[in-house]
Amino acid sequence: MNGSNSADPGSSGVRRRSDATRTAILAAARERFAADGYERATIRAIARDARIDPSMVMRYYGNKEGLFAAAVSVELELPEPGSLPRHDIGRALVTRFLDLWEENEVLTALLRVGATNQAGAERMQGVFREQVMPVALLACPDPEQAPARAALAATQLLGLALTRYVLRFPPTVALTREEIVAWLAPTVQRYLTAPSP
Amino acid sequence: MNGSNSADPGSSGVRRRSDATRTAILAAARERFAADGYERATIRAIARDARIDPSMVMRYYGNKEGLFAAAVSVELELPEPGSLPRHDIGRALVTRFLDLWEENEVLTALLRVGATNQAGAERMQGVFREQVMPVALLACPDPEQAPARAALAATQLLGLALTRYVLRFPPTVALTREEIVAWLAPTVQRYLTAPSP
DNA sequence: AGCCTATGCCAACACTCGTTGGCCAACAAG
DNA sequence: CTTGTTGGCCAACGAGTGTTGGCATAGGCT
Repeated sequence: MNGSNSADPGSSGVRRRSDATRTAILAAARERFAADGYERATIRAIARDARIDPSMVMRYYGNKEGLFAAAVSVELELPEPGSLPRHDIGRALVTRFLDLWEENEVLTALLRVGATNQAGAERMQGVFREQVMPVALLACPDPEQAPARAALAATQLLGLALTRYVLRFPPTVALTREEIVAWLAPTVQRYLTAPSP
Repeated sequence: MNGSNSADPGSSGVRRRSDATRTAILAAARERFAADGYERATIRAIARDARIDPSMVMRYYGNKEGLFAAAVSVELELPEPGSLPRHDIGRALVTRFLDLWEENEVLTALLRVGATNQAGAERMQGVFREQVMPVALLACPDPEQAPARAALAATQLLGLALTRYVLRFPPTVALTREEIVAWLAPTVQRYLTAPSP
């Protein structure tokens, strides 16, 4: 029925005249999903932001789910535990996470959607399983404990993101980057490498 | 226009014939808000769960916002830092939070709604300010640092709730209550009472 | 040039939502 | 009993949603 194409302008070699429109749609979608969550981010509003007709969104991304899938793709690019001193992994992870949350709004969108949308939650689980777990597997002493230790680190890092970038608790927003690193790095370090209590 | 009444059956002395209906509505609302968030928890679905007509919800609670306000009221009843040894406050807080999240779904509803709804986020800020901050004020050495320290403790506790009760990361769900307390209590304790790093 | 596909907009469909007003039965007060 | 009030349902409104199909047009091809 729709014989055209998939998504992701710029990754494949094909150049299309509509690439500008496609990226505009994705950018607007990311913004809206990050600001409003899944339900309140309407296709009409996204199209309005991108200055095109709502039907274009459907043509290029199939439906709302497809748009979300195309708009939110996460590459954490976490530091490799092998490439730095064992006792610095906590600090490295915290700083990397702060960078990630502040360099664009993809993670905010993912968290806002994940909180109320089943598909969004599953996508977050996927990111955790395939991008956070491997780091724990390399960093922690006993590989069998890796899932639990990765889970603990995730509670701390996602809790920071939740209160700072989503709920926007004033005292959490007021923390400086240095304060956050100084307080949280030892926690994450302990969750990953300290002996079980 | 509506000369009848406000909310909350059982608190005031007035007995109304409709009290059973009112509590049924609130129970159904809590369930739906906890499971679906604000937008997808429709008044029609809540009314169906409570086996009454949607218009009754409007009559008793005015509108959807009013229903949410009536359905979600939080009393954390956190332990008083003065009433136990200084080094046990972390453990006491973590166990209390676990109890709270498991005894009913109000907190899940509040978090799910807060993640996508401005009013919900503000309500969470209110709970934090009026019920968590005071504990930090009594527990931490320098009162001036209380907001920051309460904020840090909140990142850890809400991060646990988010990954365990909302996103349901399997490794976080798999943690036993004892493991959680053993790992998190020292963290919260440190955030509240340890000297600044 | 002429053709054909890709790009875009418009108008509409079918549906769901929150919300309203009117109507009827059950109860309470006189 | 009569009267007024309360509790409940039904039907509908207006707005907004995701989604669809058709129609114009602009580019790139031969």
